[in-house]
Amino acid sequence: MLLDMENHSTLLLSSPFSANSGDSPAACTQSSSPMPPPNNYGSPPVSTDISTPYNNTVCQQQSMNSMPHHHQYTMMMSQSMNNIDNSYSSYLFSSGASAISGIDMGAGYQITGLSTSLTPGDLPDTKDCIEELCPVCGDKVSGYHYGLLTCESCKGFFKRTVQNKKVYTCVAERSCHIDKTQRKRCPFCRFQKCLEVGMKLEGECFNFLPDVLFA
DNA sequence: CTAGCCTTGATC
DNA sequence: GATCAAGGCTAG
Repeated sequence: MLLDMENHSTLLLSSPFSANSGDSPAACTQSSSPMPPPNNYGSPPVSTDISTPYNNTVCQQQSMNSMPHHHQYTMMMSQSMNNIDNSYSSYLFSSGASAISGIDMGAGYQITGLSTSLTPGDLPDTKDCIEELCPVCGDKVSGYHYGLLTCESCKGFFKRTVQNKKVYTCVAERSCHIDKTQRKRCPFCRFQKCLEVGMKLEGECFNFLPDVLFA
């Protein structure tokens, strides 16, 4: 967690996106490592054990996350939404308190996908638990994308948003429920959720977003 | 614009 | 060569 904060502060120093509009996200990779280091967002075991099958990996992730259940998730969701509205830029651009809140909420989301099938006492041992659900929309995951297991559509959505620097607005309260059937309805909230669950480009180089995305 | 499939490049 | 993830392409 704290380590991540440091990463964020590091990010602040390099802003490839805003600096070079033509740059591709890939150009943002941090120095030498092709993948960002594991973090508290529930990121994949990166380089440590790539051979691990997705299913197992998911289980491990979930197990690691001391089982936050649906209620917690929901609470954090509404909280984080407010945070994002008011201090998202701080989340990305500072290493201060706002960043901490951002990280905390990220950690709380990693188990999102399970929320649909898990109960507080029911844990990730069973195959059901893992269902390979996208933490953003609950659809079936297609693999690791931008740091975590997501579905193909959210992968593409995140890619388009970041690469094209899309600007979305929420017509509601910026707290729209995102699931497989409603994910198209509010791209703003969908992207919020993508960020909250921990999706990030290599090197987390999308710090241009606060200026553009949440105007 | 979305989402699924395909290609490409990196890594092991 | 196999696997994985990012990005490209394109039908709907």
